[in-house]
Amino acid sequence: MGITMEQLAEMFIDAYLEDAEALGIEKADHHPRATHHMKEIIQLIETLMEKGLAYQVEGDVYFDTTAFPQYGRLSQQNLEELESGARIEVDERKKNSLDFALWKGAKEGEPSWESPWGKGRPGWHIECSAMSMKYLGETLDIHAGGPDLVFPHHENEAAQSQGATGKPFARYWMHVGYLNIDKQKMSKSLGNILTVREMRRKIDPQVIRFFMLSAHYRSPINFNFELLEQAKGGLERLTTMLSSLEESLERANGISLEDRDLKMMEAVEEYKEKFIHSMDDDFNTADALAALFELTREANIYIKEDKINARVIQNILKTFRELGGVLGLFAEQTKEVLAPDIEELIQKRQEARKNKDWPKADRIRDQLLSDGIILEDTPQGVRWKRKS
RNA sequence: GGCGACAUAGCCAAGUGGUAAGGCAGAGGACUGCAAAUCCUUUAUCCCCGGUUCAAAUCCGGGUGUCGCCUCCA
Repeated sequence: MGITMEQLAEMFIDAYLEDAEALGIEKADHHPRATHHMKEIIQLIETLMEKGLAYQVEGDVYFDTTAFPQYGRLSQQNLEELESGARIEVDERKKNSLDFALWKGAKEGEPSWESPWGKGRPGWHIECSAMSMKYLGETLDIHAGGPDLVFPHHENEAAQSQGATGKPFARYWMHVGYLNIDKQKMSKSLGNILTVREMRRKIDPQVIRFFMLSAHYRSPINFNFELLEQAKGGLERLTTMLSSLEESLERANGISLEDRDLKMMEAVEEYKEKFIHSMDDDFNTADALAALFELTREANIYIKEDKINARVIQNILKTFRELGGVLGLFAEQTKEVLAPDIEELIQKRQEARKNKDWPKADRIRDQLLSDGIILEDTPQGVRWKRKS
């Protein structure tokens, strides 16, 4: 490709960060790279060797799984029953087939780094231990990952880390469900791959987020465009309510709160608590979302009446944005200003309607629709939104 | 073969002992010039069989089905 290994890595890191940002995923405090942490990695391996948990074979270093009694506990694997060599060839030089590489001696032409065991590269688990402990401490609060990583990766990570520090590596392990395509794991070998890059060209990233949140994180979620359409419908219901509320502010008044207002305030509090309770319960986002839908219904009923209070409306909006913010939804958007010619058309239609010239009014409405503008005639006047 | 997860309405999905949230779609109604949005009403032998219990979607046993993991992908 005519570029260096570093440049290639850089390209993919940038692409990843761009996609993550589009989905509203916040950057981590640190995005460390294994190649910048050789010192820490080597130190960790040395510690394991000093403790008798690792041994050297020629230029390689292996973790001795029999020296670490808890090995296999995280993944609840019966070590005797593991199908040896199911996926890869067993290295005959290892003491036990389960032992895994901490350091691999370099073969001719491979990228390599200096180490006490000669030129080589880290084994594929050790960098996670070295870097996460460097930045987050010896015990992590939460370690998350895909279920396919439980064994061997997380098992190995935990063994290395706990072996070295004598402390638990993670307080909680959170393993998410797969994002499946046609009920099967998305994987390169199956070829059923959808990239975020591709998706976000076709679908509003907010819809993707909402879709993911509609099921519990531990459940596998099946992906297809029909389900995404369903999600879109649901999300629209919520966002429509928000814009209705914002519009209603213009006609809202009243300083003193009457019974109806107070009831609405109470409802807001009630659903907020329900939301928080659901999230506290192992991030039950589907249940939390239900609270938002119920609040939405209450809010829609509230603004149906003529007498509405601005403080109440503001409170609903504030609460909704606050809770939505937890999920990365409903960020406040600047109100789009329509082009003058479109405004003019809307005015013309209003006149036509006043004169009960329905064919003309409908013609203008259809024309705007084909331009992607949806008109809605509400009791409080006409309003528009973009077709999504 | 070993280990594990899951099975709830047409679709998605929450609910881990007290009699089925919520959303999408559909049907009927209200509102509307008509729509849209919104509101109201409406849709479930909780995979099957057996057991425990006053009470089971939830607990136990046995099936069936789907999916995942099984040692240098990280």
